[in-house]
Amino acid sequence: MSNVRPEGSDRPFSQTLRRLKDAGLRPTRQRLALGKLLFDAGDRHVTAEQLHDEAISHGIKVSLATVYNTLNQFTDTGLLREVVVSPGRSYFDTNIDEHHHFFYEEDGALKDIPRDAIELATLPDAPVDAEVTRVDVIVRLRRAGDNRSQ
Amino acid sequence: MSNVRPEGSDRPFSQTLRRLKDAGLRPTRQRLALGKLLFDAGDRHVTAEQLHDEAISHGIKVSLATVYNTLNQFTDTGLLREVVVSPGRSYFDTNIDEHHHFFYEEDGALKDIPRDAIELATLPDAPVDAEVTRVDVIVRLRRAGDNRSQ
DNA sequence: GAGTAAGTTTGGAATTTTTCCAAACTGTTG
DNA sequence: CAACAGTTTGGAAAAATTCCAAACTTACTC
Repeated sequence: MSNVRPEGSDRPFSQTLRRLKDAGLRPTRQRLALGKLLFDAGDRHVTAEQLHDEAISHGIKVSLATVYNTLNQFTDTGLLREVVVSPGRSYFDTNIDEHHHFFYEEDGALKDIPRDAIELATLPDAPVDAEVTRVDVIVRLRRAGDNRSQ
Repeated sequence: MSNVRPEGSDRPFSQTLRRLKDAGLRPTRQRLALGKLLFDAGDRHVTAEQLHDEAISHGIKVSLATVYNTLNQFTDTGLLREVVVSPGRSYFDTNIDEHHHFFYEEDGALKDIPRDAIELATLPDAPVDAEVTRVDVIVRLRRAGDNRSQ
């Protein structure tokens, strides 16, 4: 993070604009705004609902349907990564490098684990008819002193 | 699995009965029937909907609500383990030993990976305020020759 | 820059999965 | 077998996500 041109200053959308171009997505007003929220703040884990609330509270006029569309398109084009840890809720991760996650079961919080902090010494061979697309390690946590069963 | 009394023969519910007793759950007709479907067939991964369909087609009269209740109670009491791999769908695994999963992204199929087939050489320290409850490794697969993005 | 085709956005309805609820029912205990 | 607690049930409700057709933007062309 020792860039000459700091993010989010005079050229507020240049970073997102480039990403959208590279992904072959039209830089519309809502995609630029959502992309800015997502990518200008470092590594983030958001749900559609959260991002929508955030956009609204920033005065960005965007529907929830568009937030869903956008998150899915960003995921399909590799700008985001979907993390599945909790039934009935999808998280989208702005960190698309290989890495893993801590998951706090009580409140659903996610925390990145850097790639190097987990070393998989042995991996099973993929079944003959398939190839591995990704290996996810999820370390589930309970806050100390919290004894609830779920 | 070298038992003298084979499963599912003359004493059809004895295995499930014992499990329910140990878990402190009343052996009701529907819990016995669902338990039998779940536990008499070796390692299984089912959704609530699947198990309900299966029960109905076996002539067991049980509501979907009860299937959900039962799966959740079995999970809470450690008879089952919930596996989260796919947004908007919960799988329940009859194998409660430490192990991991292959996940076929196309059709949502799950396959056990035995505990020893994956060796985690390095694990990050849990954050100071929390303790690890479980480490899940999910190896996501795409069937060879299948080039769909999702 | 105006015209146009293709791509996007939108609100609302629809879908899917899961939970909730109050009434009816069943298992257990004495 | 009475009585209480625990279970089951169908239907309604909730929560997350997708679908849809109409309105709106963007990118292209001249």
